[in-house]
Amino acid sequence: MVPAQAMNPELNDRAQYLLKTLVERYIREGQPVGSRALARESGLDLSPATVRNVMADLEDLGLLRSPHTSAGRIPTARGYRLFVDTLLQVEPLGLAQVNDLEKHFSRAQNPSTLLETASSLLSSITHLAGIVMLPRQDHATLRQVEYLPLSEHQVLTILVVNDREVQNRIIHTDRRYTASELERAANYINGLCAGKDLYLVRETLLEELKSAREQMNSMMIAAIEMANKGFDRRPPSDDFLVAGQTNLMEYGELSDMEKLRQLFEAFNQKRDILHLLDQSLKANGIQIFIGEESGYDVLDDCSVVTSPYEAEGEVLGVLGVIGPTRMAYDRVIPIVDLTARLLGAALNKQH
Amino acid sequence: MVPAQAMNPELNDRAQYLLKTLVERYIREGQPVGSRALARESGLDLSPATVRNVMADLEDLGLLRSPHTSAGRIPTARGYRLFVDTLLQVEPLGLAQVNDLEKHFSRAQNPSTLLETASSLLSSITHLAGIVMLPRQDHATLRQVEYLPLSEHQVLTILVVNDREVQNRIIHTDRRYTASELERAANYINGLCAGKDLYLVRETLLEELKSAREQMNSMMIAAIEMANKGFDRRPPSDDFLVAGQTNLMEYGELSDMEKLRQLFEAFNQKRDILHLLDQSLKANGIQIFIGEESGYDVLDDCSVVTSPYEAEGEVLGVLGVIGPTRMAYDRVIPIVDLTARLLGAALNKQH
DNA sequence: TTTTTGCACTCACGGAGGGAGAGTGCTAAC
DNA sequence: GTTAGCACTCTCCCTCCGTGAGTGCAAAAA
Repeated sequence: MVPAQAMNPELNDRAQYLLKTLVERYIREGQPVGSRALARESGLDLSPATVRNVMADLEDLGLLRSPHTSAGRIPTARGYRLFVDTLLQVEPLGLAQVNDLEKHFSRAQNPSTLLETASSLLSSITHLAGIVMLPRQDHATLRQVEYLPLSEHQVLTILVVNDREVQNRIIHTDRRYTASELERAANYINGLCAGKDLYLVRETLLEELKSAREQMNSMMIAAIEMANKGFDRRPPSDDFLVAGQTNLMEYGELSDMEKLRQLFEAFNQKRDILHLLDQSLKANGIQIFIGEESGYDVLDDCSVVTSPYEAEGEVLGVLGVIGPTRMAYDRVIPIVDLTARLLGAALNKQH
Repeated sequence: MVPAQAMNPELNDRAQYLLKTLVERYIREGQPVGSRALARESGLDLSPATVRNVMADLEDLGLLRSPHTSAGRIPTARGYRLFVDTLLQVEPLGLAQVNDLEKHFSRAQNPSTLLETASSLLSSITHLAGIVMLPRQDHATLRQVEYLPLSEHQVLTILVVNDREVQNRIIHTDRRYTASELERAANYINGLCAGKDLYLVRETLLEELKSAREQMNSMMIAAIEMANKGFDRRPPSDDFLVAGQTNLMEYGELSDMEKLRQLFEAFNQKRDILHLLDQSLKANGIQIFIGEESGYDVLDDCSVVTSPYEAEGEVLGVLGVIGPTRMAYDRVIPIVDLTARLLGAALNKQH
């Protein structure tokens, strides 16, 4: 976003280059990096002492920290942030890998296996946890509705949406409806709304309700009000898939049992993770939350890389990965990006 | 099953009593129990040396083992087995607790929330992982079927079952069917099968197919063959719910990260756990697998306590808990038992 | 024969001590 | 601005050792 120079006027090219080298090495090795090793690895013809001075500066700027007095240094969240924003060079994916991914997607039968494919691919390729938010249904196309009487005050609503998905929910009514009443209502709604997307359906029903009220047609009013309940707006997305949670158990930096437990708990609770994913919905590309940046304590030692996915020009949801802050961003970013695009394309194809 | 005396002719009352005391103490404290402590705790007027002799005998019989030379002793799987089969006195549940559980079940709206309630209650009360196998649907009552054409060779089948559950699947056909053809087929099948259970539906269809073939009615043959695919027998149960997995992270004996990872992986894979639950389907009450008894390596340090649950006299599935072998069997067993009965009753009520 | 006493022995655990290695910060020279 | 030199500070790992808990065995007591 903001170029590094503006953020840190003091940060000259050499310091940036050393920071980059340090972060890369730390991501690779997982050990604090000392001045000696950094001097050697950087390829710059500098003595460790000089490198030490630079490192001290970087520490003052809050980009590095030392775990203890005489270990090397490791990046802070801010350090990673600068690295990711301005220093990182992303490794483009090989054609073979792209083809391989595409093949997996082409095997999927229906939208929900597509989503599962996406999350399990994310996790297996990156060795992190893969997450895929379920697509919002606002712009799904209604094909057909059906109503069945259940009991005194309950009606089962079945929506066929996007040609091959079936949603059902139970709605509560103020009075009993007979099967034939419900059938007539369904015919009426189908005639009116079939082929429209759910957002439009809601609008159509509201208009229809108004005109029914003007005509004082109480039959229709009741039918529409009932139908409306079946189409009530759901929260934009209230669920997501996770794959490869257990991958996270293999990273030393997350191996504190209590912290890990809380992290897994967060996956189960879903709330916090969903909030985070929600933020990425509006972003128009890869979004990265590093460590504390997410704002959730359980994710303090984690980074989250997300990308929205879209079909027919419409953002449907978000997918991404969760892993330790020390992850191979250069590999992960293009994978998340590509997976989002492939998932979108595959959803399109199944239109 | 086999009384202890028959199994271990050498095992006199005193030895049994000491074993019981030892297991109880080990379950309570989690520390290997030494001769001194056991002598005191047993209340018997014996010196530690005598107790040592008894413990040595129990070790020879494979009921106890010592983690190392000079720790106390802990039960083996066989030790727990003897304890559970012949020594354990189950603690009956308080009325308050029963009522409390019942209240939770009465709040559930539909079968699937009932199952979730059961698994989360199991886990929260026992502090273990709660599992509930999804009910088999063989004896679910068909209410209505519906067919929608999808594409050249695909038809979407929607089954409404048990009055409030909706199942849908895509079936592949040999030719294109028009909407009106499918509607006629649905009417025909509904007239024939609505109100029957799925098992009966399959039988009815087969008979109908035979008579259609005799009449050479190719229309009907095609319709029935298509319908049949929508009712194909599913594996008896191919899924289960888990709640409170993370509880298992708090037990020291399971805290080896690699083992724990494999255990969680087994929950994800589902296959092994399902096999185990399947075995309990035929049992007619509480079933307990202790440590290696389960036959699955990942469960070596775990015990599984299960009970089938039934409604309308029909076994629908299995529920239970998974936890460390060192669990409070006296508390867990009645809880699993009661939960199974309450779940069955609640499913009955929603008939 | 069963139980107890006495005793030597084993092992895990925890703290103390010490050397090695890695790395730092600071100062003074280049 | 950069480097060399140096004292210093950590962690890590090893060893040593005392303590406490618990064992097994043999001989004495019941």
